[in-house]
Amino acid sequence: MTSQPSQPASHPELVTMANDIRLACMRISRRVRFESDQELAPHHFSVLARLEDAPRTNSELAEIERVSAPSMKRTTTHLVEAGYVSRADDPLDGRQVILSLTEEGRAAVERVRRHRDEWMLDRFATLTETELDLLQRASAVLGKVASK
Amino acid sequence: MTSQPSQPASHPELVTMANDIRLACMRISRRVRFESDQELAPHHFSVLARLEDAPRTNSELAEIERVSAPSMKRTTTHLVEAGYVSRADDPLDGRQVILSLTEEGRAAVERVRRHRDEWMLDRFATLTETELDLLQRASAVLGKVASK
DNA sequence: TATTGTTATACTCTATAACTATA
DNA sequence: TATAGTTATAGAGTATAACAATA
Repeated sequence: MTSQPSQPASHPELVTMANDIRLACMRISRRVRFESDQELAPHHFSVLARLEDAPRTNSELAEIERVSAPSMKRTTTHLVEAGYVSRADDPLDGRQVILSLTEEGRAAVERVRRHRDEWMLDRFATLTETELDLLQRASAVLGKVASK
Repeated sequence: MTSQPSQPASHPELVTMANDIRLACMRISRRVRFESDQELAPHHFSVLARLEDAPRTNSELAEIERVSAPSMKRTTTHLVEAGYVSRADDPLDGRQVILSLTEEGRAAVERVRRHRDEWMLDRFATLTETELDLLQRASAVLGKVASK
């Protein structure tokens, strides 16, 4: 026991819990992607989800997704050709190109997201009422762990 | 409410929870990998972790990891050259080559795993005692959701 | 002949460096 | 000259097809 109450790394049950929860999250994440990423490759879905919030330039997307500008260019070119993203010149700065989600792109994102949630709901169907209730209350805590 | 008690997809709060928990798991998973996969690429770590349980042939690893035999061959060749994996002819079947974890490989897996758990423990340090207790009890349920 | 491992070749996603156009 | 976008080229990981060795 150290003098810092908010540094609980020395508690063996916390180490066990860290491992258990990390493994569960990684397995759930892997299986969700495995079951649901048939329509859209992971890096394509990721970019479309970013454009859902607001239109972006290629450079902005590259920085957010932490890939190089040419890599993102390749991805966005593919998405434009697939009809999921549209390009528009910036009227204020002729160097920039604004990328936006098309209706088709928005629908594709929603389909993938619905598919992913359906997988989770299928898993929930194996739980008891008590387990569902516990998970419900722990949900916010898990969100806090995941948050920045 | 339908006639099937184990098909709760029509409950709106379950749909919300499915989305919340899925997102939290995917974010945690992504951040764990982003923070911890500096030493070993994901597909390298994955193969080493499989060899931790038992020695395997290249074909077995390819099937487990769902990649082609030539792809796995490339990965295992790299791991052998890095000193993490050793090759041995099968005395019973001259066609087969048995791949095993070296001590160095075992140590690398443990380092990555410890690093990943440390990230989780850092996040736990932001939680209250009540939240930690709730997470502790929900841990087994999450494991059940993640299980096959 | 069937199976295991390997090599040959190609495609995709990633990167860095160089080039073009606009500010 | 600085910045956004783009093009050129290369490296890593994946795949399928073909080949070699063993059962």
